[in-house]
Amino acid sequence: MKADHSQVVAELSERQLINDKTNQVEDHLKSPRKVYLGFDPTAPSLHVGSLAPLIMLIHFARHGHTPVIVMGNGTALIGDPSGKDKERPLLPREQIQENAKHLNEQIRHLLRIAPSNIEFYNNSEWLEKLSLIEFLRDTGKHITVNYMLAKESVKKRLEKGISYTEFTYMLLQGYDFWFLFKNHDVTVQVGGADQWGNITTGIELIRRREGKEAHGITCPLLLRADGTKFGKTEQGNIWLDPTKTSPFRFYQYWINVSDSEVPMLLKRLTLLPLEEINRILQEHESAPEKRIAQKTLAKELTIWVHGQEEYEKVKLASEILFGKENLKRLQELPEQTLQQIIQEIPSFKVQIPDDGIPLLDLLTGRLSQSRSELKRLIKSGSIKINKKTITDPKALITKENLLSHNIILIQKGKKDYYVLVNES
RNA sequence: GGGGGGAUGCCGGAGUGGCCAAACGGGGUGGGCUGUAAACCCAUUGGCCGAAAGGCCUUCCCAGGUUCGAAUCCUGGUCCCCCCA
Repeated sequence: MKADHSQVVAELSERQLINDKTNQVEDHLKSPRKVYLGFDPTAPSLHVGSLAPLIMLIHFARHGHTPVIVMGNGTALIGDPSGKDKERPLLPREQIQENAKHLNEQIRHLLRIAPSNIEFYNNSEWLEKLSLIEFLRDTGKHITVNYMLAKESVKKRLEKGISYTEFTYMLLQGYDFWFLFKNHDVTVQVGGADQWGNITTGIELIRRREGKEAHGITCPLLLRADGTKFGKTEQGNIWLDPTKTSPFRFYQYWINVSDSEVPMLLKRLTLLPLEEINRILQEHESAPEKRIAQKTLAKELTIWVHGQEEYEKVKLASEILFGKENLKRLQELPEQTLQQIIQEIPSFKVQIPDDGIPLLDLLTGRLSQSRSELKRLIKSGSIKINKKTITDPKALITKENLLSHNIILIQKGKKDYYVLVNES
């Protein structure tokens, strides 16, 4: 633990993790503080976009501050307009509670690497009890509508429309901050860049009600070179929940990050010392085809999110599937290892008849529902059976094609692997 | 309250009676080059059959109608936008 607790700001800055910060936050952080990060349980899992604020919190912990997590069951009932271009439907209470349960577990797991105690709260504790009259007199009175209208999250919605409910959101989050300040000595709030308006509202509220200073820091949203959000693919978000995004796919997502994005991601999302990151980047540049930077990134993140054991498995699976003599190695793998690999990639149970089955029929309903599409894929040479391209949709697949362990390895394109397990 | 415009495939956006499963762009997918990168090039992108030529089925907000034939015309409905008051 570092002696100078305010060094965290310099470190975050060097790692490009600061989008906005309040003035004099460094001075404030010279003493150990409580730093809070909030999550609204609007989805059953976090996705990769939440990693940046979390790692920011971990940096704070490493510099001797105390992380505070607030689960926003109360605010999730209202809906945050930040970053949304239209009104959201209200979520049912049960769903919010269910989501919160999952997020809580996930966050505790991710924060296991933070070297300090962590405090957990749920804002439904205080928001549900809050009476409207009390709220309007003690909170609403301090913030002018003019101030609220000037916020980006509201301004963007003035054209399209924003309900009174969502308009009030920032005051609720501001109230959270005030409540935590008043009752739990929390003086700093962190979050993604889209939270800046909500954070400053809280700071303003604390200033008005208590006459005291509070602070905030936001990190930039993770964006790709083309301006789209990180972790969004055509197949959907990259989630942190292994049942929603398999560890294999998670690992592969980072392995496939482009060279231009790797330095930023290593700095922002891993805890590796900057000197080491620079060393890795140098090494990467001298032999980019080895993809050392991507491998490091994927390793660090997979271990963080899914654990060491899972990392070993997906790494092995990746090496075997993408390596050179993969088929031979695959054949020689011990049963247990093979089972581990199969777990990581999509697999289907099949029953291959004695007289075989045409390739097209074998794939229909598994790789795709559309026979036309599969036919196109086969004919264009994108389907490989046990690493061998087959271009005839009618080619018979028989038990002869089974590798050891009764499996057939199917490849669609260069990166999509599937395993068929024969059960006869 | 008055006047006008619009709703097309994943998205944007052409098409105003047959040549339209619908131009063009983006995105996706596949291939090439490479490093499981970027950029670039090519192909493909409603479903089904077919080796192919091609055929069949379901699509242009919804419901009816006119016509040999409709995304395109008519009637009714729903939703959206703009201007004036």
